[in-house]
Amino acid sequence: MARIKPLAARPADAPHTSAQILDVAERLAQTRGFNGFSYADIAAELGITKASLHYHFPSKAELGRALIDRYSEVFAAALDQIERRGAPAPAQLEHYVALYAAVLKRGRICLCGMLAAEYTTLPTGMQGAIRAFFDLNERWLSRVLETGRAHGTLAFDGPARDAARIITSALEGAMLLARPFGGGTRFAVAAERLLREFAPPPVATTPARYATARRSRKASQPRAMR
Amino acid sequence: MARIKPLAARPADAPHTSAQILDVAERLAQTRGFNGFSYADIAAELGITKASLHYHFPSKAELGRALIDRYSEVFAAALDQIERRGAPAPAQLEHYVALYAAVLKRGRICLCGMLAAEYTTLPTGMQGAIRAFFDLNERWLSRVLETGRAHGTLAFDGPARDAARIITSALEGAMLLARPFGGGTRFAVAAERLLREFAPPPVATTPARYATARRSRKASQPRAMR
DNA sequence: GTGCATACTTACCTACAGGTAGATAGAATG
DNA sequence: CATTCTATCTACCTGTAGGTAAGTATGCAC
Repeated sequence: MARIKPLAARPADAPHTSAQILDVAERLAQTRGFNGFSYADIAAELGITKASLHYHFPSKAELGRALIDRYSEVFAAALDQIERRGAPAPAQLEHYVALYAAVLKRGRICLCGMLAAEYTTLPTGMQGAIRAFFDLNERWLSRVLETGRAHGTLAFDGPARDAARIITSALEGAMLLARPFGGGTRFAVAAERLLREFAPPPVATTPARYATARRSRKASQPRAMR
Repeated sequence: MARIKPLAARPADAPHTSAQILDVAERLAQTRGFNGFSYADIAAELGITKASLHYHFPSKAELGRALIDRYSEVFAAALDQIERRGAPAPAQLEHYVALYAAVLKRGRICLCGMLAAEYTTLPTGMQGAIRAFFDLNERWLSRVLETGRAHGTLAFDGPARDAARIITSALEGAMLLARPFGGGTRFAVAAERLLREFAPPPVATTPARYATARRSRKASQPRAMR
């Protein structure tokens, strides 16, 4: 596993085949599920043979593993970047949600959300990698939430870990149901409300809980699906 | 579609085969996904032949359709019963959540949640039935939420329809992620928090938003999976 | 007891799944 | 220039997917 990088033996400008394979496989996995596509599908799309795929990824289990690993790395890098920019916690949270929204906008759902559904049918290597993805999410969110609460820019009760888990699973659920109902609007409404929930209560003791609808993003997320 | 009930031509006590088929298929669909099981799996488990299955359900698409229809009917009946008992809105909401928790406790996830993940790979008949299931959920929840808000026993802002969608998708997401992390505890925590969110704010203008942790259900939901 | 429906069976078919063996073309390395 | 390595191909294999055709056992209606 973790193939040695093909040093130089390549036309130098042509895109790496294994990356292309991962690209196609990722899209198929995110739209149809891991059990919903075959090596033949990928091969046909790239105009190569199945045997070629097996050269790059000897088994589908290894392909799946590579898929999750790359996805997690890219995701972790995005989170890292958000954190480095050092914006206030609520803005970081909004950014987190935006990462998910971006996936949906491409007509996909989160790779690991999809794989979570198929969890029991997957090889153990993939199962572990899926859990690792969500642990990664949980750690990052917990940090942001804890920081926000300490600064008074976010409000919630109970352990940050629980809140983190709830945010991720709410977003995964919203993605899941967004597709059958054709679009990002449904997701956006859910995301908006989720964020509002973590906004600190207005300082005055006015009964209004309406929290000044932070930067209304609601309308016209452009359909996304199909 | 909707086969004619086998009037009398049967040993009279033996359980209806087609119901058994649906039972097994339902369990497999809820644990492995619709693309994660085959006619052969069901046949082996029931000790009959594949051809027999095709007698009862000529194609897998028709089986899938029957699966969703029955699931929806049972679910609708449960909701109807909750409504008829006429308990206050918050209790009805708790009962709704309990329906989902019960599914997870059996090591499954919601049939339509699972199928929502595989949505793009399913025949259009099944797709329509899945949307119908969620529409059913949305209508019922909207009614309860609206009633609760009118009576002051529930509090939320915006359209009840949006709140209803959020509840369902949050629960679906929580189920999805509960399985990889082995259990109902994670789901229970999310459900608890979700319900608390819709509790009316304490009447006094005390800043505490802790809402007296309604009937703590948190601990020891018994693992459920694997 | 003939006739017919129900609920199966055996015995197949075709398509495709994931996977393998071995050949080959071309670039890189000694 | 011979060798080795990379990336691909052709040609297969085995298993299983969903599905079908034709036969058979059983019970009921008349």
